Amino acid sequence: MLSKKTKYAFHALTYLGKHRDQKTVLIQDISEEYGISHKFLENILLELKKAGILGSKKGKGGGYYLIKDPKDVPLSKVIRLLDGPIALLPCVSLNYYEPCVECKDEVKCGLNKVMIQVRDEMLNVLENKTLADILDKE
Amino acid sequence: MLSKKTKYAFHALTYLGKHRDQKTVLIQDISEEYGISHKFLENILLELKKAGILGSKKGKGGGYYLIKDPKDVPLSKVIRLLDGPIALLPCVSLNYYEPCVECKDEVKCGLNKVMIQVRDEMLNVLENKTLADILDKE
DNA sequence: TATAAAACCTATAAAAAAGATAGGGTAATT
DNA sequence: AATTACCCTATCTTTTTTATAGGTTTTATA
Repeated sequence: MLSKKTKYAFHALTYLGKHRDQKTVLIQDISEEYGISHKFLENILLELKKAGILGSKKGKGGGYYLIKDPKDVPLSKVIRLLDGPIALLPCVSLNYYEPCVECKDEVKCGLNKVMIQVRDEMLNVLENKTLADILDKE
Repeated sequence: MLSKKTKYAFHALTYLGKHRDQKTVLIQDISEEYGISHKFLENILLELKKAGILGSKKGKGGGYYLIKDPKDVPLSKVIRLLDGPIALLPCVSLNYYEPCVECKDEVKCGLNKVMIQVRDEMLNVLENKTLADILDKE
């Protein structure tokens, strides 16, 4: 399951996507819309900004706005950013690889082989579905 | 990512699958092979037994053994048993459904719609890959 | 230029979940 | 009868997640 952080990130991105006509959106608008703590959401939006998905403007009249085209924001990117690895095991993660301590030889591990296949099929979905798909269905 | 519990379950099932020629396998054999705490593994094997995947025999000469054909043990079954939902959001889980508290109307939620698609594609993989696939690669 | 509004930053606390351990009870086999 | 190993429950520890707190910087505008 996704963490709340990631789920909230998707909600926020959806909200920002739906309000691309206006220059900026306040954290508070989003936090009220979904009943998310202002401060908690703040951290999430900051991460999305650092990742280059959102832009922001400080001061009065400021707020956040989407700088990427929704079709260029794959689900995989948001999940990796807030939740970490998409792979089901550390030993098959592309971005967060770690060997399994209990595994003597990864090359001979059948679980490893199968999980690589699972990872690739999951990635195929999560890299091709984007924020645009979410917005299309709203 | 899968929990250690689920990963250990897959290891144990693999071990049992590889030793189907012998009547029973001791918990200790598995825990030593993978360096898993005996007691921790005990709980895992118990759950697998309750789920009808393993059988056991008490007393001297006892132990665990696989009662299902490996090709009839899909990854999804093991994951659901030890880790819970496969879906990325509670509101799209088939086996562990819960509404999202922040969601006013699930029917109008684009995130919900997309995550249903993601779930179906993930399930397609996890229900078709089985213990047999792991054993084949060992 | 003062003020208010808003994002930005860092640290920490609280809660929940995962991981691990303990100790015994019960049943079956030799 | 003793041994062996499954079975069960409870508790403790650690890690992760979730949430909060308090201050700093930037910007618009009156």
